[in-house]
Amino acid sequence: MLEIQRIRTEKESIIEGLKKRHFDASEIINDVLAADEKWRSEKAKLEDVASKMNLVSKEIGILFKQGKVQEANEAKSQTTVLKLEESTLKLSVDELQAQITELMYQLPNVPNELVKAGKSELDNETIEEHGSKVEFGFKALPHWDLASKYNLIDFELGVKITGAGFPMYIGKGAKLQRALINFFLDEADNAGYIEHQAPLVVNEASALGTGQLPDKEGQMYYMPEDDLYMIPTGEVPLTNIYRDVILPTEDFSIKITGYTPCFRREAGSYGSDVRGLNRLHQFDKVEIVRIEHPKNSNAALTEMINHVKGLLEKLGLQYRVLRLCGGDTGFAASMTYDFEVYSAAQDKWLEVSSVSRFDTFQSTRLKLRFKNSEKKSQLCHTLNGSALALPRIVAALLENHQTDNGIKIPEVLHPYLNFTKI
RNA sequence: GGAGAAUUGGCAGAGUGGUCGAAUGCACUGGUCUUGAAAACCAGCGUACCGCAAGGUACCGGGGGUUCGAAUCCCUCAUUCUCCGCCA
Repeated sequence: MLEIQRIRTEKESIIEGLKKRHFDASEIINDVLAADEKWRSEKAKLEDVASKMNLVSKEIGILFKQGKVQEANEAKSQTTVLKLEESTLKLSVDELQAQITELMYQLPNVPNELVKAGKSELDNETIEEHGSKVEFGFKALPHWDLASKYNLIDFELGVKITGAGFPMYIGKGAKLQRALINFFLDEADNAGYIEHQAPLVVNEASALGTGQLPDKEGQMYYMPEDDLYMIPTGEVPLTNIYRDVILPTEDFSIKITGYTPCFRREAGSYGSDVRGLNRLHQFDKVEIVRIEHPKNSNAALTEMINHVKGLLEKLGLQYRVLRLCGGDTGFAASMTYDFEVYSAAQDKWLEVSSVSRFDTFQSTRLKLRFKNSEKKSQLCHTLNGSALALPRIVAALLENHQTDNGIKIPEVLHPYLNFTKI
């Protein structure tokens, strides 16, 4: 959520910035400002009446104490009008407040100055590209064929037990999952991220805090009996650790990581995009999250990008880094870098990581602040990224490292496995 | 799942309808004293919003209600603890 103060003072630059998303904010912002102005004047009136009420009540108390019952009752009668006025104003103030909040929830984050205008993924900028195309001397198989050929993943079994998008990993397939999770966690640990094991189910306040609600309501599995949501990403529980927190000093840099399964409804997906491991309802991911002083968030972002690059290089995968255009950047992010690996047999790029900075967009909702040098509360910056999401990494590993007599496992994973080849 | 108790400022802990935003202690910050430190003493010490300011308003687990007035009474939800039941 954008800060209301910012909307008041930087109206034009916000509208201008949001154009890069092809989002016309002028109407919403004008509505916000109109409602905000009305809210302030109504609130001033309300507080004035409340102040009078408080005064009269105090007087009545004193009169009763002094035994002046008659005068006290007279004073009581004059509160009737005030009370009515107060309740009317209260209603109006609450209504305006709700109106403002609802409007504010519709405004996405303002893209960073580096972000280019654009409508869709077609407008994303490729920042860098590493590794080269694998040459096979034979007909390379897509990962779903390799998965069944080597009995690594049983998609039909997942369908039987749950439904499409919930694969069953078996034998070396399951071990490979475990190895990757441990590898990613160890790498994050080495980079100074504190490991967490978080709840996989969150309440509404948490989903609101990181911006999954109300923007992506349909994306999450919801359990109405208990009013809880299954997490679509580890970002939700990990960032919400710091909901309603004021860090005591401005000298902080919080780095946390965690492995979690992620659950996404992915309604409306279809075709080759969802084939095999390309898009699942349940998948595993190691997430890295940072809470930073605004002046450090840029450096933190760079560090995270380098971390993810390091992982992909160690796994020996061909990859490229994209800076998303305005239209493709997530609602809450001000800037996002996507990492895509090249899946050789499918002959397509697969997104395996998304590293984003949110500036104060999440911390506004989270009420995540720090005490600055003037002892004033100031909003923190939040950032997060996948490091990494497993399924598409597995897809690329299987496809790119296949040979005519098996699949080679990258060396960095050997310590985690009791085999080096599938 | 059943029964009971509780939830107050960073912590501990008073307050059961009226000058209560809230005693007191600890912690913390500044000062006096001291060669320095400790101790002692003095002073300060929550958050948010509105306002140029003076100031005002709200907040005693969350939400709602009663009342001129609620930390205090009522309803409801959540959480914690104790006992019973169940259980990896």
